[in-house]
Amino acid sequence: MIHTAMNMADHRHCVALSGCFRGKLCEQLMNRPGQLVTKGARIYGLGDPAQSVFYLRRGFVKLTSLTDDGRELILRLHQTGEVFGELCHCTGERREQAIAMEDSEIVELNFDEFIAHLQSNRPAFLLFLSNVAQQLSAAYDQIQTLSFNSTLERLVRTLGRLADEFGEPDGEWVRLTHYFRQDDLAQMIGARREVVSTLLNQLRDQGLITYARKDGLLLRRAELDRFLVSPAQSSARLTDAGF
Amino acid sequence: MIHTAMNMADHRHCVALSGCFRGKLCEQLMNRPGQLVTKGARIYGLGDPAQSVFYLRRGFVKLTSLTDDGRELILRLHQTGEVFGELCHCTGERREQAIAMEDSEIVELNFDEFIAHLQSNRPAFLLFLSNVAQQLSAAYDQIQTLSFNSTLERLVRTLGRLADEFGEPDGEWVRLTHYFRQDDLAQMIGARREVVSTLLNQLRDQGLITYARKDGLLLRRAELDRFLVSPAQSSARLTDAGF
DNA sequence: TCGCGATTGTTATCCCGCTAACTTACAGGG
DNA sequence: CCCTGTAAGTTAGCGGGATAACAATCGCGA
Repeated sequence: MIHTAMNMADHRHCVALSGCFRGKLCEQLMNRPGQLVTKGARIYGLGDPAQSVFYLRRGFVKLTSLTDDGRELILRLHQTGEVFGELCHCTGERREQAIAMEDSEIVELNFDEFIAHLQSNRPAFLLFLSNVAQQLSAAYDQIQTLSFNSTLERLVRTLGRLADEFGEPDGEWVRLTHYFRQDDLAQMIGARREVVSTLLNQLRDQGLITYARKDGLLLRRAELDRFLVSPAQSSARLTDAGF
Repeated sequence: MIHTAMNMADHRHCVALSGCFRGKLCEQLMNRPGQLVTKGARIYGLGDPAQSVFYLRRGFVKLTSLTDDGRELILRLHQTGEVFGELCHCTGERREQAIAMEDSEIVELNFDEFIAHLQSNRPAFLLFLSNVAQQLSAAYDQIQTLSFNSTLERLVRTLGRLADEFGEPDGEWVRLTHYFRQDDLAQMIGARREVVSTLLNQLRDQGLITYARKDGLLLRRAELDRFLVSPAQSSARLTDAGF
């Protein structure tokens, strides 16, 4: 995400807040009591009436949609400092589900308040727009990927995105700071868990990633991109390595 | 779309403009000279540097993304009175392609101008936000559909959406006011044209839709929804009708 | 009215990924 | 330290769509 590259020295939280909180509201937010949610808890559910957004002061939250027959799909992931829950603004009802993937602390923000702030604060507004545009772009990217790419490609792309967003360098690898089950990955790329299992092993064999139970994923960021350009070569390399 | 249900009596254009133009800017827009683009022309392309949005004064425009190997995907469709082109706001570069599907007239609007307007005009701002939230929601819906539904279901869903957005009553049918080739439909649901051809014929056999070359599609809106709930029954009905 | 381009219709073949039904491995509590 | 729950790994079988290569129509201009 773009805003993570910004200066976070002093007003860390203000800036991190999707970049869209500044000045007065920011200070208010810092003092406001947060709501604690434990890992696995549902912050809101599909269809809940709502006129608010959430500021994630600390933790890790996933937004998911789920079908009538109970299948789940991960739409977005949110880290400390981000804002979520704006989707309902078109209907007044939650269109997704928010679930804490780790113990988290959130602050609920009334729409009126939020909007008033954006309207009076130009840079905040610009950052918010930019953020929303980015979300939309990302969604369209995913639609394209779902339409045209194989599950392997989707998986590799997603791993790359995760590395960019939640990765920290670790030797020549990039380590994901959060743990994702194969099930989670499957729900991100729209595929079965079993397939993800097989594909991850393939990638491991090719040396693109490493992982062991409960240990975070380790991956070679650059190799993943290279793989997307020429998967043929990469799999050839695998065959060669076999002898 | 929600805003089409609004009162369009006097300030038709102002209201229609994604609902986000009011007062001064609206009048300015009405007088500003528009740019004419002919059917098939590209308004902007992938990667173009940009700091603007477009107001579609008259016509019909599609936003598409395309892959490196030239495959195209339709992201959104825009009618007279809508605004498009805001995606670039996160990077300053066009992330999609805009193509006129009919002769159209557009007005380019500087970001600064657009944003200033939104900031000074609260209802306009609210409508814009609502509109964006709706776009995001729609994108997530499509991601879900792509992940879980068959091409037939995706097609029926899309036809329903098109009926809602571009349909006018015609006897007991709903007629689409724009012509879509099977290729277009295929690019909306992420499938092959051949498959769409076959599926459309299936639906025609079942009496859910009617069409002939170059004639717009005619469809039974209610039946389409019913089909999504219980496709089994519907196909049973087909079998029965066969005898 | 003939011919050509664009659109739609049809079919045989192939393969990726879903399904289902497992086994294996690990982790933490009693 | 076993026991149980949870995550990961594996496989055979099947089917929906992609692919490719056509035929059939329609629209329109020469």
